[in-house]
Amino acid sequence: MKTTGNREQLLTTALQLFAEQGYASVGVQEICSATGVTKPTLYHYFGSKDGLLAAVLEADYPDLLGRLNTGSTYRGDLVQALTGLFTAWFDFVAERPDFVALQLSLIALPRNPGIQAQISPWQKQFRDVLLNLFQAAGPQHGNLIGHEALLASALQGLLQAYALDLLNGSLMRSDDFVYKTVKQYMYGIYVL
Amino acid sequence: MKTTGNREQLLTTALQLFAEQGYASVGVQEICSATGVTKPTLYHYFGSKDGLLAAVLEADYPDLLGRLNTGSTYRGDLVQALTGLFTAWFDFVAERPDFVALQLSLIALPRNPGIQAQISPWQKQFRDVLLNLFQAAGPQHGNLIGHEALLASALQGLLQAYALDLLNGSLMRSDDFVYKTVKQYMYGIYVL
DNA sequence: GCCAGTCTATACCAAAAGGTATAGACTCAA
DNA sequence: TTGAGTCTATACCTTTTGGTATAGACTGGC
Repeated sequence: MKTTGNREQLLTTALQLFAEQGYASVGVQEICSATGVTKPTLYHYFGSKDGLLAAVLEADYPDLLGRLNTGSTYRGDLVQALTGLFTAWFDFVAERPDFVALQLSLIALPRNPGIQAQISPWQKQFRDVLLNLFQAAGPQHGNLIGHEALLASALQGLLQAYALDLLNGSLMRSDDFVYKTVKQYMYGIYVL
Repeated sequence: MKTTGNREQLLTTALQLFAEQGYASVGVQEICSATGVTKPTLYHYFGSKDGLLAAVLEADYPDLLGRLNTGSTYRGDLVQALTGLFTAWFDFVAERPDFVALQLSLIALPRNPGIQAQISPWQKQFRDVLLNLFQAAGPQHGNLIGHEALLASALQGLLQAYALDLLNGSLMRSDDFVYKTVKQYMYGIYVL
C-alpha cells in the first residue's frame, strides 16, 4: 500500500469534491474511493467529516490571507494598494479555483451553524485585511473615515462576486482587467 | 387530517429549511415532519426532492423578476432607474429573506450540474433584467456601450453581495442606504 | 348508490450516510 | 528482539437517505 502522502491526497481530493458538489453532497466514502484509501485512514487523520473540512480550510486560508495582506499594504497610494489587493485576489482565484469555489459555497450558507463555525473565523480575518487598508488610508482620505466597516463589507462582497463570475466563466480576465475593476470601484461605472 | 393547503405548507417549510441548512443538508423526511404530513403527500405533489426545489423556485422567482423589471424601467434617468432597481431588490430581500438566502446558496455552487440545471434559467432572467437596463441607457450614456454584459455581471454580483451582508446582519439598511449604494456604484467610493 | 379522481397514511425498500472495533503491517528506539 | 506508536484494511454498526406499493378516506358528478 502507498503509505506516503495519504493525508495530503485526501485533502486534495476532498477540496476538489467539496468545491464541485458542495460540502453536504459529498460522502466520506466517495472521498476515500476517489483517493484510493479506506475510511479508517480518513478518520485516523481527521477524526470526522467536519475535521476534514477544517483541515482543508486550514491548508489554504493562511496563504490567501498572507497574500492579500502583503498585496494590499498601504504606502500612501490608495489606487496602488487596491491594485495590489485585486491582483493578489485574482491571482489566487486563478491558482486555486477549487478552494475559492469551496469558500464561496460555504459563505453562502450564513445561517447554517455548523458551517459558519468553520468558515467565520477565516472570513473575519479576510475582512480585517480590508479593514486595515481603509483604516491606513484614513488620514489621507478623510471622506472614508467612519465608513471603514461599510466599505470593507461591500468590497469583500465585490471581490467574491467577481470571483464567482470568473469561476463560472461568465467573466474573463483580460489584460487590463485589474486596472478596470479598480478604476470602477474607485470612480464608478463611467470609467470603463 | 388537514387536507387544505398541504402543498403550500410544504413549499413554505421546504424554503425555510433549504435556506437555513442548504438544499443537500435537508432530508425529505425532515420537511414532512416539520410540515406535519407524510412522505407520500410530498411525493404526490412534487414527484421528487428536485421537483420540490423546482416548485419552490417557481413560487417566488416570477414575482422577484417582475418587481426588478418594473423598478428598473429606464425613463431617461440612469440614477432613477438604478435607484428603482436597488429599492426593488432590497425590498424583496427584506420581505423574503429565506428565498434570497436559498438563491444565494444555490448560485454559489456553479459546478454542481443538478443544482445549476435548476437555478440557471432563473439567473439568466435576472441578468437579462440588468442587461436591458444598460442597453436602454446606451443611447444617452455612450461610454457604457459595449460593456453591457460586463456591467450586468458585476452589478448582479454586487446586488447579491449586499443581500448576503444584509442577511447575515453585517450590514444594516439605514434611511439613505439605497441612496448611498447607488451613488457609490455610479461614482465610486468617495461619495459616501 | 356508485364511480372516478384526488389526496393521505401505514409500512416498507435498497442504498448510502457517518462512524468504529479489531487486528495486521510497518517503523523506529531501546 | 522487543515494544510502543503509527498507519491501514476488513468487516461491521446504526441511522438516515430518497422513494414507493398498497390501501383507505374523501370529494364531486351521475
